[in-house]
Amino acid sequence: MQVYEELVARGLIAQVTDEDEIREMVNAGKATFYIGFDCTADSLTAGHFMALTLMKRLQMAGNKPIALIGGGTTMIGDPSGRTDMRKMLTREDIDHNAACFKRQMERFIEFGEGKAQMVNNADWLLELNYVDLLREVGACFSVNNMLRAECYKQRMEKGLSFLEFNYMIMQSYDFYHLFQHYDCNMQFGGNDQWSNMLGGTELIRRKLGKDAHCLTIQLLTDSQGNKMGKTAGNAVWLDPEKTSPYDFYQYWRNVEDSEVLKCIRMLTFLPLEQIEEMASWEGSQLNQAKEILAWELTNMVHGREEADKARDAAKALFGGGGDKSEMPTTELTAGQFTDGQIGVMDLLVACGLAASKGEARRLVQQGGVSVNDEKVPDIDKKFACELFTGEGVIIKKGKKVFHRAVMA
RNA sequence: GGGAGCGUUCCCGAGUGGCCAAAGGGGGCAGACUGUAAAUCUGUUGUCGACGACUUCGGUGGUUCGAAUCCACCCGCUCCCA
Repeated sequence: MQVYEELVARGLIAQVTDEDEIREMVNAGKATFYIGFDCTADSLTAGHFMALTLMKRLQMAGNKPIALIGGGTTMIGDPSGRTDMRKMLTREDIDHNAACFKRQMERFIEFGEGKAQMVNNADWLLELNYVDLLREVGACFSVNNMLRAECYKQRMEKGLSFLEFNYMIMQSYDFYHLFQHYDCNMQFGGNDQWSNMLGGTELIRRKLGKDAHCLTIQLLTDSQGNKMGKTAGNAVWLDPEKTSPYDFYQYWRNVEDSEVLKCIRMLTFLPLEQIEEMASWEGSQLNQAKEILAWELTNMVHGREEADKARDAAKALFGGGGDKSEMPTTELTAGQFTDGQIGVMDLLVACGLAASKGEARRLVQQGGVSVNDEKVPDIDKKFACELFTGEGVIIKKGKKVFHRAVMA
């Protein structure tokens, strides 16, 4: 099976400009394509990860990837699919984020001579002169068409600033620039980028009279249609400091039944034949598939060792036993004890398991807290500091959150 | 530039002088049920030395015994006209 067919079989492709053309080029390993990443935070997320896997799949088939870091476009902020304007980031933040992105990508994609390339659109966008730009490309954009673009739909009611309206032009300019200077004739990206991407092909056609292509990948959504890769509004990060390998593993270990196979197909590199065997699994047997999914992804992002540790820790915690070493841990200092004791509520807050004492109180009163496997009966419960020496104590919040506290 | 509106807690959205820490929904968290799933049901969801106190309704001042609610100015946004 060739790459393009595989992408289709994995359910990755959402929209394409010219299927035959793209299939031919990609299968022949002759495409030079780019994917843009706006650096709005200091770590990549699970969503970016999917784009990176796409890059890798195509690279393995001989195509040449360009990872574009959006140091310039981030200065504008993509309004696609958003209901409000993004927070404006400073130049320093953006540069910092770009550096973080770069580091994470290098772990995953091979860059260098004859391999993948990394570029930053700050290098050309920030140099642009307003009037020159307007004359050069402004004439090629129809405001009427732009306003009809799907990506602005949500903003037509709530308001769209001129700053954000220009995002499409910047992204289009990127493609135009890469087409001319890097021989890049394809752009890939998330399906929410479709209109922005078409802006680029349109610009290239008008300015240069040449064809360029776009391909978008299906966004990963759950059964409710919500974007996956977020927990309670927070992203699942690739940076182990922001989302620990254990939490990362747990996120995928906990996907809904209905989504496991889809996730395995779209995100892992397991051969399709092997995945199809899992398709017949049902009920609790799907838990095995979830473990495979979680392990595979953790392995790719954090390495085999971390993946094994996360898997073992999860098994120990949920199956009894007790490998305490891989749990998130908080070190307590003597100052946090009074008369050699610490109250449950203070303990929970100190470990970050509750945001406030009020929340800690509720948690205990609702029977959601156990310490060393014993349910904490009331909010006045105190623990002596001797308990925290050596291995420390294991605090369990709810059913799935484990935390260890030790004396520093 | 002229006119009409709007800004409430994590989000949406009620509230238009005291009964308001503020209805309802969503989301979150916890409990029951389970397979670390989904669905369902229940409780809970500003902070704290907690039958009380403190902080919050775009911002700053003001009126009042008392303001999310009234007034002034400011900031932001939407719509109509130019």
